[in-house]
Amino acid sequence: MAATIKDVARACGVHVSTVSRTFSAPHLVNPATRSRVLAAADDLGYRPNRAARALTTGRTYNMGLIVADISNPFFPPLIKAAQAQARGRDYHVFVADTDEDPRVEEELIRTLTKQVDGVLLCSPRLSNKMIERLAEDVPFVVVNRRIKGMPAVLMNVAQGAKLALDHLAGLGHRRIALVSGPIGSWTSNEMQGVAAEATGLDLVFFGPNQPTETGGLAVAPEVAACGATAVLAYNDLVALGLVEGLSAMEIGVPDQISVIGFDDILPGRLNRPKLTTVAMPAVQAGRMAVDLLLQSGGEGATVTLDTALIVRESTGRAQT
Amino acid sequence: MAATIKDVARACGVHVSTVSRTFSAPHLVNPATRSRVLAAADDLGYRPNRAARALTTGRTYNMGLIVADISNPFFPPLIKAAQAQARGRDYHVFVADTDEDPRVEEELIRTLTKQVDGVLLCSPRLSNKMIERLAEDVPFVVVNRRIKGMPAVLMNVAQGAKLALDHLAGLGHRRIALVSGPIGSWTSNEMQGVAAEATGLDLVFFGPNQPTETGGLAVAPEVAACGATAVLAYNDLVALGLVEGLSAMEIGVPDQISVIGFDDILPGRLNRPKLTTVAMPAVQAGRMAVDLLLQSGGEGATVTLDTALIVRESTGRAQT
DNA sequence: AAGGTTCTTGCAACCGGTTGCCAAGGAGTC
DNA sequence: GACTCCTTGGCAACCGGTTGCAAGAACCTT
Repeated sequence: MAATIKDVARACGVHVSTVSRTFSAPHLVNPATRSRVLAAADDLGYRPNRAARALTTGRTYNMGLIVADISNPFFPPLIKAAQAQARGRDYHVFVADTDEDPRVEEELIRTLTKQVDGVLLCSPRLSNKMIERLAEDVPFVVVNRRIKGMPAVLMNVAQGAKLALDHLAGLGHRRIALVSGPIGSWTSNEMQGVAAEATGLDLVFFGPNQPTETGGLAVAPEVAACGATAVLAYNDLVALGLVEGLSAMEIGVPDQISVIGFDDILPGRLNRPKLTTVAMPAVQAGRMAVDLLLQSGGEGATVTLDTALIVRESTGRAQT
Repeated sequence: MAATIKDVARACGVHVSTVSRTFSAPHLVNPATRSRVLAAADDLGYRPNRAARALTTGRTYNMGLIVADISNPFFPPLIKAAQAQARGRDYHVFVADTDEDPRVEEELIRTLTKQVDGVLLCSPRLSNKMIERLAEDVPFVVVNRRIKGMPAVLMNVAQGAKLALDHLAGLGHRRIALVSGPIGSWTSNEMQGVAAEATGLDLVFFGPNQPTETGGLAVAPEVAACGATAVLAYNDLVALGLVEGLSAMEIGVPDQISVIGFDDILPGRLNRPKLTTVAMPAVQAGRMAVDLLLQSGGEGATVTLDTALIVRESTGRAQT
């Protein structure tokens, strides 16, 4: 069906190697011949088979991007940025979703291994040990996780958390609830780290929680009962769940309790009150991850990107 | 680096073809030999190279899934469903985003062509003619678009629109605004079709509009001025924009104007008032698209999936 | 025990390209 | 006009598997 290199060679009476070189090393073939080949190729609708090429060259010009959950609005901007960046480097990005299941994640990586030149692992659910083992077969760049000797793109959650706490403190809040996410998640750990260093604040810790709206909804009553006047939530989904749960209890946000999330996702911007949040540099992260992978010479280079506080309507002065 | 079929063959003193058969046609090899091969393979960490295999078999066990915009909350559930369904059939799905750009879309398809057994095209931006041409090189299943002779998964927008209009009529609404999306979009056309058939209702048409929250926000004043007591919006994002715009004008939803969207995306569920909407069967669509592609024998089979009205808080009795 | 089956395995060509090596031919030099 | 040097393009091996064919071994039949 589709034209192969042989068809082109036959069509213009040259050897296949000449056709091959026309595409992969044009300077080695006579301009006249080259244009003849190109014309024939165009005529037959020939396009080099990347998979076949990869077999000999070892480079697929593809990369994999594995995320735990595409539905999480945090990921799409990162994915788009990575794809755009890769396209500019003549690479293609294949995205796959693991459904938060480590087994699926492993299987996916194994399948991808031979079909890509590297894999971008976003918020992986696998153990460090497993990741290190898989890294023997294919280069990785890890996003949102620190693994010894492996290139990583990190978001400065600690700094963002600090911004958020300072903002709340400036509004007069003293007793603040910290609603974390799943056990062992990078963000949760970072948040706790900051909490440990915070002085002059009275922090109450809740967790672990599901990293979704449901998680926030479920923990709302406890948060309301603890006497905090502000909440710092694991992410925007949790924050939105909290707002909803608190409203259901007739507790106004921000009048009675202030709420801050992380990520800056779309629903947070649409919600009322509009959510105050710590914006994650997802777009930059996507770009950086691609760059790190391609310049892989950098070995275990780690990039940490700063976050930014976006003040909207869900935070206000502490009630006195 | 990674073990190949040859390494395994050498390790247990058989020919490569025997190793190959151990994996692709186990019944043709002696059980004793087979277990020896499997042991050696396991020992060396051997995994068949899918790309190389595809070269001779012509089957990659991969499929492509192309969407216009991953950020649109409508797509992720569809994507997840497709991936899950494919996984069950021992297939993998590579997702790519075109950024709404037809040129990127074409390029992506061309690249994918040789690396997948088929492509799922969701809400494509390419012309029918171009799609038909590309279909010569790789099987397609189109989602949300009808193209002669090509397998398609459609959502019954007309039926959903009818449900919505009936719901509104039942609440006493007579004058209803129809806020459409981009020109030529499948959903917009279907909506208009239903509108043309609606009797006893006074429909006011607004469009084309951007299919986003901004589009809804922008058209809100006109809608408010036209005297309608209810609005049927192109999708949930537009509906959310409308709600926001109307609120800004001190027009209450649903007290003064009822609003219905399409899609049933997450932000609509989180918003207050919670959005009444026509739910699209995105999960089923993802599954069906995969099935259609795999049983491609079905040629131009077209599946139409029903939609469902989800009544929440943004619709109420018409004010009298 | 001869002849016929069925199993098992090796051989070699092939999938669609890439690339090192080499020879032919043209241009340039003296 | 003979001798380099460079350009050009063919040859063939190779990437990692698959598969039709055939030969040898083991098993069955009568």
